[in-house]
Amino acid sequence: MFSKTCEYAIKATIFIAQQRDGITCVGVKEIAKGIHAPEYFVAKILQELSRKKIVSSVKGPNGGFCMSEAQMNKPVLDIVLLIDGDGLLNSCVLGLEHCSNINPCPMHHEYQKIKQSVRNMLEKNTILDFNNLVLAKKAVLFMN
Amino acid sequence: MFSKTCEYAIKATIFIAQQRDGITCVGVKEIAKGIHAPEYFVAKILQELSRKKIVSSVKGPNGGFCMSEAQMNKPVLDIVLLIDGDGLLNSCVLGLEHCSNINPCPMHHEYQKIKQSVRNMLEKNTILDFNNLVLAKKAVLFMN
DNA sequence: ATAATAAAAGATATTATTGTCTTTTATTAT
DNA sequence: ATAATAAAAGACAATAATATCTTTTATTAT
Ligand code: SF4
Ligand code: SF4
Repeated sequence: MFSKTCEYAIKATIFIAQQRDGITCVGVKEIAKGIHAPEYFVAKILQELSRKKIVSSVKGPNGGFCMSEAQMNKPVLDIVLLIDGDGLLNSCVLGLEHCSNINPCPMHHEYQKIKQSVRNMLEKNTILDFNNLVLAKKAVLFMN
Repeated sequence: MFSKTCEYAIKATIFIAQQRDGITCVGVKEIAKGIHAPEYFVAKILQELSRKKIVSSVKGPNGGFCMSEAQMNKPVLDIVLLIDGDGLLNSCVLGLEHCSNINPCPMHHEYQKIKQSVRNMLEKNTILDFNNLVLAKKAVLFMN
């Protein structure tokens, strides 16, 4: 479904969102541990997310990554689009060059609904929404 | 969603199913052209599908690949499970080590429904079903 | 000012996926 | 029997995804 990169990106932002004040920073090392992902790899991903203003970053002592209210309230779709592109939402399940209702692939009608509900899920749920589940201990970001 | 290998596998079987008699063989070259996929690659895939009895193969002149009634009537899920494994159906969207209702990932509840409808689509639709759409010119296997 | 800190940037390594080519084996028509 | 055909098998190549390491730059506490 998602690339590893994208999975880590989603989990990292959900993790960062635990600092609700929008000011307190959390470092890569801590993030990587908190989501059970390779440190240097998430560092790279966070760089990208920072460039694209999905998260904010601060260098130096007490630095790290943080998110503003506005950033937390973005739909998870934003991250997916940024990292994996719109393939999941707009390209053919069977890899046809373009999607079209006129000449669709055999799975078209069956798949349309699924594609719609994936879009819906990613659009209506914000990073904060998912973080709320974690804070309420109704969900986890890693397993032992 | 699916790997390229799996996409080709699905399209190849749908293409082979066009020979409805279950006897007439169609060669790799023709299949590859019919689904716009790299010839040697689909050859490899068909080898695997043949080993696992998803299709039948005949060597020598007039040889190639064919499918019996029983084979055509298998759900597309069989191919997906064979090629991509059960990851799509059974593993966590966010890559948690195991899926569990007790300690789910934050997207669990949202994703469960989608996973279910993917399974449903792949279970209830047979290769023949999709091929019928192609024969009826309601769907295509490639584009120009 | 200086040293410590932590991200940014760049380079490199590893692995998995995708794609191609060559040789071998089985089948069939002649 | 023989030659032609086509898949099976094995080896190889190219690319993309994932992961790691090193150097540089910005920030801050001292
Ligand atoms: S299913 Fe239809 S919409 Fe979906 S991908 Fe294939 S052609 Fe495109
Ligand atoms: S969502 Fe739930 S079921 Fe789906 S994957 Fe994550 S933990 Fe597993």
